Amino acid sequence: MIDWLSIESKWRKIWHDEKYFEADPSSQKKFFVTVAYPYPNSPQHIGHGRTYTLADVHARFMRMRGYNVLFPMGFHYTGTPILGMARRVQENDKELIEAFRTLYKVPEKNIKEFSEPVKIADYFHQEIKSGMIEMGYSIDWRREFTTIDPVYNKFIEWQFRKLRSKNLVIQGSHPVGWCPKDQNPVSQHDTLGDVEPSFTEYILIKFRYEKYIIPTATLRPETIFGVTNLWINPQVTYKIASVDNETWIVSTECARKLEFLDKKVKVIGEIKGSELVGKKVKIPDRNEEIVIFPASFVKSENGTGIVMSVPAHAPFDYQALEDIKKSSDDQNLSSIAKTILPISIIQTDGYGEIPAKEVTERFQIENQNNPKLEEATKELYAKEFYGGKLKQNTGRFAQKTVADAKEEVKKWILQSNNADILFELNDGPIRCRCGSECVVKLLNNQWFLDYSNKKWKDDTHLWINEMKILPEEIRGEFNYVVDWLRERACARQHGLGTKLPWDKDWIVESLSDSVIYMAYYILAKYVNEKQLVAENLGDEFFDYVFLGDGDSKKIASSSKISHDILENIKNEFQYFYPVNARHSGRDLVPNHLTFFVFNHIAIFPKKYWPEEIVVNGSVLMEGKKMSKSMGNIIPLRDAIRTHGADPIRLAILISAELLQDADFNLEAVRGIKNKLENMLGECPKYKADQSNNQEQEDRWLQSRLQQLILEITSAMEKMRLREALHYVLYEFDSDIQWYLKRTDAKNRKNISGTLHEIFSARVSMLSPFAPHIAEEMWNKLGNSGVVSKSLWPSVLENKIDAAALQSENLLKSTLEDIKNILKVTKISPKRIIIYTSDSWKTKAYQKILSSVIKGEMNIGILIKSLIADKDTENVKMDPDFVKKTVNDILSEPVESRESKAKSGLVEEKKILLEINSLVQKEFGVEVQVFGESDAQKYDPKNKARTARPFKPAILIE
RNA sequence: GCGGGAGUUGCCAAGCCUGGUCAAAGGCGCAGGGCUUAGGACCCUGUCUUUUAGGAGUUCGUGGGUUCAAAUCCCACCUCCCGCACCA
Repeated sequence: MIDWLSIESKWRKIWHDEKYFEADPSSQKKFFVTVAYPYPNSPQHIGHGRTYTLADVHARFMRMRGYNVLFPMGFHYTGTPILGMARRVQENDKELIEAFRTLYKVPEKNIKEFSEPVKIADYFHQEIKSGMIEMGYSIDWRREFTTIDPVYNKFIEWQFRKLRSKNLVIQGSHPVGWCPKDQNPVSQHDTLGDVEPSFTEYILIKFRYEKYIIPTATLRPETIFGVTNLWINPQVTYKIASVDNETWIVSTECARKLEFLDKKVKVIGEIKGSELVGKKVKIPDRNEEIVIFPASFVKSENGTGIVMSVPAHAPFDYQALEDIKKSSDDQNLSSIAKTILPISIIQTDGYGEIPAKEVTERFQIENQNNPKLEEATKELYAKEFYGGKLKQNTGRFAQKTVADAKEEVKKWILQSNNADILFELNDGPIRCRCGSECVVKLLNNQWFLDYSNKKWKDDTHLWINEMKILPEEIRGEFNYVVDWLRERACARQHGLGTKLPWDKDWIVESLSDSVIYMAYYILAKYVNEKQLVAENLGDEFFDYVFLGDGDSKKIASSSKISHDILENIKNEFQYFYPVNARHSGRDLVPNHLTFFVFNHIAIFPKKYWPEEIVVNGSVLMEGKKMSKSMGNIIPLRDAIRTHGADPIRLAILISAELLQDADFNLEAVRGIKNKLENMLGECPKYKADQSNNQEQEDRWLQSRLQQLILEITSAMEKMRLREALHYVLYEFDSDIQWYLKRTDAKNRKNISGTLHEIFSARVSMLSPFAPHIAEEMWNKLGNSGVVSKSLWPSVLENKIDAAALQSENLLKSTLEDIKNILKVTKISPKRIIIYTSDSWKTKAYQKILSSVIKGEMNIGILIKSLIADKDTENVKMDPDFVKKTVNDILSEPVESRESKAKSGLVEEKKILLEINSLVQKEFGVEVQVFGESDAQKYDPKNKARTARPFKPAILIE
C-alpha cells in the first residue's frame, strides 16, 4: 500500500514552490490552452473533472513538447441561478438548505451567509479551486479572476461598446416566461416543479362580426383558405374588450394574456357564447361570410376561446361538423351544416381529397370528445407540414410546400392587419415559486446580439471551416449552429454581472459576457498585482492593449500606469494570443463555443482568432446519468480523498474517447490504482547503465519503444487520450513481458539498463495523465529534475532495428505454432524439430512480397512469373505455396511488409537456434533445427517440405 | 420533423476515416491453475463452433451492392441516444 495523498501533496508543493506552471512571455514558442470556466453554484463533481483533466493533460503534453504553456482559470459569477438560490435561502427553503448541509457539506456559518448571492459564489469558488489544485491541474493561478471584478466589468463594457459600434447589438421585442407578481422573467429554477417555461407562437386571424373583431388562434395560418365556419363554446361567457384601437371578442383568459403582450386591453362588456351561435362573420381579405357553430371541444383557456374551422384538414373540425349535422338540438343549424362542404387546399401523398375525413374514420372516431382526435390531428399535421403542397385554390401560394407557405401566409396576413400574434405557454399552467401563474410577456426594449447579421455569419462559417476542431465529427454541428442562430437576447434585468454601459437597467447576460474573456487572463495577472485599477481604465486602454490602437503615452497617463507596464501588458497579450486550444463539454457547442468564435471574429483581427476547439462528452456514473435525484453524484474532492487524484484522472480518461460518454466506475479506479502501484514498485529496481551489452532482445525492445513513442505521440496530437493511455499502461506490458521471458530463458542478469531506459520513457509519457505518481516514479528511477518539466520522448530512427523486430516476430510466431499444435493434439512433447524453408522459397517469397506491395496478388499471374525465372521455377512442384505465401503476407501489417521488403530477410536457421532456451524453459525439451533439404535431417513424417519463409515446418514427438 | 451520434463476440468498449495485420484490442465477468492461514490483491491459462498438427466454419443491427477481398466503402431499411435556445 502506498500513501497517495502524501505523495500527491509532496509533488504539488514542489510544483507550486518552484512556480513551474506560471507562464510569462519568453523567447520560447507559446501554447495557450483554456477551458470554459466554472459557474460556482455547487461543488464540482466527477463529471466536471473531465473537461478540466483533458485540458490539463493537453497543457502538460504541450509543455513537455517544449512549449511555454499558459493554462489559466477564472470563475463565472454572472447568472441567475445563484440569485435564485439566494432568494430561496432568504425564504428559508428547507430542501435547498438541507442539500447544502448534507449533499454539499457546507459549514453552518457559511449557509447563514448564503442569503447574499455573492457569498454563495465565493464559497463554491474556493471549493472548486481547491479541488482543481488537488487534482494537480497545472494552472497559473496568478491569473485567476471572477466576472464581477471591477476591471472585468470595464472589459465587458468595452466589449459591448465595441459590438454596438459595429451594429451587432440591436434592440427589439422578445417574449419571455414571466411572473406577474414578481415582475420578473422566470426560468426553470424559478418555477414550481422546475418546469422550463416554453411557449408557442400562434397566429390570430381576425374575423369581422359587425363592429367587432373575433380573433381565432391557429398554428396553421395557411389553412385560412380552407375555412368554412368558426367554432365557439356556447357555455362560455366571452369578454368584449377594446384592444389597442379595435374591439375584440375573446375569452377572459385570452384578454389577460393579451395584456402582457404589449397591448392596451380594456374590457367593456360581456357576451355569452350561445348568443354568437348562428351569427355570420367575414373572412379577412375575402368577401365571404361564414357561420359560427357551437362546439364542446373549444376551451376558453386555449388561444382566444374561438376557433376557425378547416374541416378538410383538421380532424377536430371535421368531426365537430359531422356532429352538428347529426344533431337534433337545432334543426336550423344542422340543416345549414349539411350545406357546408370541406374545402380541400392541401395535397399530400398518401391522402385523398379530404384528409381529415380519412384520418378520423381510420381512428374510428364517433364524436368530437374522443381523445384519439389529438393523435389523429398530430399525425395529419405532421404529414401535411413536411409533405403537403398547397393547391390551386390558394392563389399565389399554390404549389408551395406547407412548411414554406406557413411563413409566407403569416407575413402576408400580418401586413394587411388581418392577423396578430399570440404567445401561449406550453404544458400550462406553470406556477412561479411564489405561487402565481406565469404568463408570456413581450419585452419590447430588449437588447440582442445580432447573430443573424449576414457578414458576421459568413465570416464565422469561413473560420469554422478553417479552425482545428476535435473531434472532426463535430465540425458540421458548429456550421449548423452558425446557420441557425438568430438574434439573441444579451441582457437581463437581474443577477450578478456587468451593467450594459449605455442602459444601466440591464445586466449583460451570462452567455454574452463570457465569449472573449480568454484575453482577460493577460490583464488579470496585473490586476492581481494591483497594477491595474478599474477607475483608471477607459476604452482607449483596451483598444491599445488588444488592438494596438491609440497613443501609448497618452493612454499610460490616463490609465495611471507606467508606459513600461502598458507596453508589457500589450506585449504579453500579443505573445499569448490567440487561444491555441479551447476545451469544453459538448453541451456548450450550440451556445458558448459558437458565440466564442463569433465574438472573436467581431472584435479581434484575424491573427487573434482561436485556433482550435476540443469538445468532450459527459461522464456517467456506473453506466448511469448523474443526477441529484439518483443520488449518484460524487463530489470531486471526496473522490480525491478516497482514491487519490491520479487514479481518478485516469479512470475518467481511459473509459472513453473524446466525444463518447465516459463511464466512471469504482472497478476501473481500483484497477488503475493497482496498475500504478505495481509500476511504482518496479521503478526502484532499475538503474541507468551505459555499458553497451545489447543483445537481440534489447535491440528489439528498444525498437518497440520507438514504435510506441510514435503511436502515443500521434494519439496525443489528435487528443485521442484513451488510446494513448492504453498504450502507456497496457501495451508496454506485453512487450516487457516478452523481453523478460526471453532474458529469463537465457539467464541474463544485465537487463537493468534497458529496462531503465524503457521505464523512463514510459513514465515520461504517463506524466501528463498521472502527474503526481509519475514524479514519484521518475524520482525512484533516479532521474534528475521533475518529469513534468522533462522533454517528451522523441522517436530515434537509429534505434529501430528492423532485423531484430523481424527475428523476434519469427520466434513469437513459431512458439505460438508449437503451442497451437500441442493444444490440438494434446500430446506431451519429447522432442521438437523445426525445419526452415529452402532458399528458392525465400527468393519466391521476396518476389511475391514485392508484387503484393505493388498491388499484384493474382495467384495465376504470380505463378507464371515465378516459373519463368530459373531461381524460382520450383514453384511448379508446389503451386499451393504461392497462395499460402500471399495469405501469409496479407496477414501482417503493411509497415512490416515494407520493412521486410526493404531490409531483406533474416536468416531463419540462425534465429531459430535462439528458440531453444525458450522451449527448454516452457516445455522442458530440446529443439533441433534443420534446413528443408539438409541431407542428414531427421524427418520421419515428411514435414520439412511444408516449410515456408517465416512459417517453418514443425514436428513434435 | 430538423441537426448530430450510435447499434461489434456474456457485459462495457476499441476497430470503420486510410478494405487485407480481424475470430476481431483492452477491461469486466466466467472457468481452471499459482500465491495466500483465509479473503482481497496479484500472476498464468482459457473463454463463437468445430478439430489428436499449427486447420476449417459461422459472426460485427437488417437486406442488397461494389471488390480477388468488407466490421471497414456504397444504397435502402429498422432501432436507440442527444440538441432544437435566450438557460448556465
